[in-house]
Amino acid sequence: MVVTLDDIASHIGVTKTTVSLVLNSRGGKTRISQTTTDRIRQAAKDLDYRPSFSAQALTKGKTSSFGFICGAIDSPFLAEMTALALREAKQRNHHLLLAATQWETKSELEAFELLLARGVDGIMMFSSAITPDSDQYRYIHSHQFPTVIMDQISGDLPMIFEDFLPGMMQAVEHLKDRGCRSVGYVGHWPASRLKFPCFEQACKHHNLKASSWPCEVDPDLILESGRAFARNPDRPDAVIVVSDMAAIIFMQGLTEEGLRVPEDVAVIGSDDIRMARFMNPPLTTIIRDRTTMVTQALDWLIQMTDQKKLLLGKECCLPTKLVIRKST
Amino acid sequence: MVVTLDDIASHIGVTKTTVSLVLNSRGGKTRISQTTTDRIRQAAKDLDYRPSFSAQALTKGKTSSFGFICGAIDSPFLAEMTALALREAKQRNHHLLLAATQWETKSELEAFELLLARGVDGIMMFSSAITPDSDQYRYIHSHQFPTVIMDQISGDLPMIFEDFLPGMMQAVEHLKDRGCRSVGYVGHWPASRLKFPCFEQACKHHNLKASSWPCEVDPDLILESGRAFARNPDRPDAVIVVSDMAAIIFMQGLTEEGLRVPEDVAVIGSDDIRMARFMNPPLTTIIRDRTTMVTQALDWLIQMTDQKKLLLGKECCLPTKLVIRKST
DNA sequence: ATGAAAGCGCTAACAT
DNA sequence: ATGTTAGCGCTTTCAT
Repeated sequence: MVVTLDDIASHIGVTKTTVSLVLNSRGGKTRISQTTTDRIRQAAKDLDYRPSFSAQALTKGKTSSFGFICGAIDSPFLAEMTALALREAKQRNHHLLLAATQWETKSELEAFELLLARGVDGIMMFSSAITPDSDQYRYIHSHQFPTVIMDQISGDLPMIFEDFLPGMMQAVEHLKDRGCRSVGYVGHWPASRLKFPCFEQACKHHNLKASSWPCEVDPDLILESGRAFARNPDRPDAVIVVSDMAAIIFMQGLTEEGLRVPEDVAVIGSDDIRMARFMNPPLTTIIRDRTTMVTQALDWLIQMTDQKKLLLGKECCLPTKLVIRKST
Repeated sequence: MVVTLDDIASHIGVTKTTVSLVLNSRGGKTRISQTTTDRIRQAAKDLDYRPSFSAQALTKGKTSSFGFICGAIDSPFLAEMTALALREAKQRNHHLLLAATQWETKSELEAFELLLARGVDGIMMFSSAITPDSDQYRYIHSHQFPTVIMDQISGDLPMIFEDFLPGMMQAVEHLKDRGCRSVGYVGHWPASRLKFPCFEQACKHHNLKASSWPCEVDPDLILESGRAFARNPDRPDAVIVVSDMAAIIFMQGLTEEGLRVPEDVAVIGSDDIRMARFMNPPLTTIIRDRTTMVTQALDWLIQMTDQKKLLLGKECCLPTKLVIRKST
């Protein structure tokens, strides 16, 4: 049924060693004669030989696959991130095993364990669930298990995150130029952990009145926040929202209450998801460098796998910037 | 470094068989004495034993993972589908290996090969790339390799798709009720293969003038189609669009040309992506039963894996229906 | 230029 | 109730 190295070997009268040698040397020169090489190649094709992944993984001691843990791959930003990661991983001859966790610490740790059990060679995770007092943290260190923390701060593990200050600075300055007097921050945690402080700092720097409008992750609740915001007479004349998706929903809340964007309230999102340009109105937003985030993570992962050693304390901080469209 | 069955066996003076027996019987009764069982369980915990995935896969002859091939996981509909599939697969103790193919036949077939090489136990694919004359088709049959075709028609392989007729019927009837005189279909191929004929049939049945407005997949081109449509004096007063995403962008094109939705043109999408409700205006759309699609596919895959036999000629056709919001 | 043999970590049929 | 033994399919020294 399933063709093995031995089948090929006995088919042409050599041993599986020889076959393995030939089939593993991609084009390069071998100790095996050209004649034998050709016959083996041909036989492999004729018999439709396919190496057993499990067997190779067992002998090689690795699976050439990484785990990718995030809160939800059906949010536009993470979906785009995931698509990118999938593509980049493939390009590096690796597979990605995905795990979505609904942003719950417990399930983030479970996902880590699950992926480990699946034999991944490393993990990149959008989560700060792995604290220094967790079993997983100890495991990572004692086994030097390749791990990269994305978009979060998490002990001394290799981290890739973003500096939202430049983006926020530009955003606030832009709002000021547009004549705004005060600006609100709309967002939920933990997604705002890195963004909110930059927002505050930017407002202070530009001398604009800052306020905070906490919301939930649930779309319906964000919509409700938008409406409530619209009804509030003390509302600022501009908002910066934690994500584009939330900004879009928030805008809809404003619209439903009869407000116009940007005339009544200017709205700025964050992420620059693909559809932001096609919204009504097109959304001004803070751009993040997804590509570098992903490629850097993969490259570190591969490097750590090769060296069998963690890049402890390593950090990569990416800049952000504003792109102006019609919502401001 | 890495703890094996032998380690824990020698640790407490038994053989790895005993250990394996104990560790594999999840709670159930074994032939092993309670005392030994307890000691083994304890030792496994103490030594932080983790079974080797590769070794288990090799002996068991399967990896408990399925491949999931689709055009792009960063389109909202497929992202939601993927998230769902990930969750449902996990619930069935399986992993999903994803592959995105940009809707290119060549890369769809490559993805199939790649996943095969990764040792998946079966594949579900949103593609009709596997034609009866392809190598993959032969492989599937000769190895009885579990495969399910999603959302497409493809020979005698097990297929799950949708009947868009009820949804289209309701959509057209609804437009007629709203006073529309003629309705256009906006969409690209192959996504329209199942939808367009139903659209035509529904228009004929309800005696509404039907027209076709082909577009591309690229968002910018869809936007342009929307604008061109708006400028065309002969345009119908309603459109049904191939997907919600396309509908949203198309609407934006109309808006940019000064048209109002639904007053000037009524717009109906398809998929009911999560954000459809939060658009401006909220999008009327044709609902599809993603959950059943995914669970049915997984259940078939598991069944085929167990029985080592394809469910040839099996088909599952799911109904669709209209949900009315503000864009009509 | 090729082969023999050991072993990766685990499962399972067959002893004892 | 526990152990022996033989693989699963492949890679990799170490011979020949």
